[in-house]
Amino acid sequence: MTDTNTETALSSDATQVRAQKLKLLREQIGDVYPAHFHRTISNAELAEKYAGVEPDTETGDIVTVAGRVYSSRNSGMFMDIRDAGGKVQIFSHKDTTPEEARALLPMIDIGDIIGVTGEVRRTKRGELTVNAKEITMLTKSLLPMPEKWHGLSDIETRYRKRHLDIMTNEESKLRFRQRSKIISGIRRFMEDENFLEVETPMLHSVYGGATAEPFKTHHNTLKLDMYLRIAPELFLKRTLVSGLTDKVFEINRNFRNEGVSTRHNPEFTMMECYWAYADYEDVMGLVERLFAHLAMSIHGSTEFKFGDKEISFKGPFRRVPMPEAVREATGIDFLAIKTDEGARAAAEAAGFEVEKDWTWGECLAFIFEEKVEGTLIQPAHVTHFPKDISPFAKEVPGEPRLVERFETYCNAWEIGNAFSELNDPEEQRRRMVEQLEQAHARGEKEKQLDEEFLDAIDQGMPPAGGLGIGVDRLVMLLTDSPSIRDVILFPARRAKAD
RNA sequence: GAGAGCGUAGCUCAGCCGGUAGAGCAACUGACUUUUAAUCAGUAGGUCCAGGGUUCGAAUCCCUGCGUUCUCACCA
Repeated sequence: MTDTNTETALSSDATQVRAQKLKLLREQIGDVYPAHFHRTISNAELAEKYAGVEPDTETGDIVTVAGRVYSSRNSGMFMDIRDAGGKVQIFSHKDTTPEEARALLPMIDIGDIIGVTGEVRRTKRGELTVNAKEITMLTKSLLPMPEKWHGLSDIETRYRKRHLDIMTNEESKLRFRQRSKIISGIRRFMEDENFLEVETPMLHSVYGGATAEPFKTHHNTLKLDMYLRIAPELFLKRTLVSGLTDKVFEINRNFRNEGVSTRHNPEFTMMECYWAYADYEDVMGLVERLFAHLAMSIHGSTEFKFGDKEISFKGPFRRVPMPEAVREATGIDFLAIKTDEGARAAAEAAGFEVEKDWTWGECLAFIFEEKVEGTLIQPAHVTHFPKDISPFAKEVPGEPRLVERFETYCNAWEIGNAFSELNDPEEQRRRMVEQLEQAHARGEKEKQLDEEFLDAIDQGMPPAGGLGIGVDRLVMLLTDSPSIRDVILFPARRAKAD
């Protein structure tokens, strides 16, 4: 290929063409990525301001708009450009657009970002349009855009190249905007309930507050092995001890070094709160108000659809003690069973395979998960959990095997987990030691007792209700998303080896 | 961690009873100049995920690996 050819006939490979055009533009106009460009109006504002303009009307108003080129018709005479909020049509006609501006048209590809100054009008066909007087290349794109009609649908690429997903799929853009709205909605709701937001450490030298495998890291100058937190619980309780506030919350990431699935990402967002002088029943009401508030802000109603299911976030939610839920589902009355052996025997008699060291509570929780969890489509608070799987919850008066704990389920997913928080220092230490022994027995050698937390509890924590909400799952529910990866901008992926 | 499916042009997909690849969009050349997935004519574009095997011949059949999706397991 000769030099003349490169100048007159471009390669037909899309990326090469763009690189060649970039080179030509740099020679012809200099800066193709200018630092300074100021539009006078956004596309959404433009659409709103001129909503009342009739078709085939010129306004005489001169504006400067900007956006990415999404489509081009009649050899660039018509282009649609979009910014984050909306689109506007650009019209470049030989009668109305100066030669200098029109000369840029062949250099503009779909995907480029341009700025345009000109008169606002509405075309005969009703399209809000800017008649270009000046066109400025703001960003030359070197890669082709996904196809305009089908968009980007390959699921892997949508996760790996999220910018393309959002660029070409409106519903994806909407979903992440809704996520943002949900999180700010949670924050606003909690603040309106007079909760104070705090930030507690993400790097823990002792991990705790949940049963989970942590990510391990190391601080060099402190010469300290550290863990990415699996839960903020213990620090939030220490905050409650301090008296900084009687109502504290945190919205932040937790990290768990466990399997990934459509409902699990290694890092996920939790909202945890602790409410002094309240108990788990107060917290149930809080959850119901929060859920209804969020559904209203996203759907304008407490009723909405998830897939083909009709979900109602209208409180109060169904409240059912775990032993009762299991009795309804299987006929096994755990409250009438007095021993671990009895529980295992009853479970086996009903056809469940149980480990021979399982306790009464473990058998109960197992059967609940097997038989009940999957049926909880409408939001429900499952209460009265077994104590042996609940190291931070107060006993139910008169039933020492159960605790004042509930989990909120919806669409068969656990969304929330709450207790009347244990604040008896001796009982707390006993239970944590017991949990530690179990962890060590499972081979978790690094698990330690959090003495700083226990010291704070010794100081005296007010009675309190505590709550954790899995924010990603809540977002999934409210945005009709079947996979957690649909609601996390950049979900965890294996490294692509290519 | 186990099982099932998928991996073909930049994107969306066909081809898969083995005979070495095709469409639409995007791109390029040109026509057209008030379009709306613009239209029309033409052109170019592919180590068919990677490696190995069977075969005269593999995108197609078999094995291994990688990635991915789903289901299950652990968990939220």
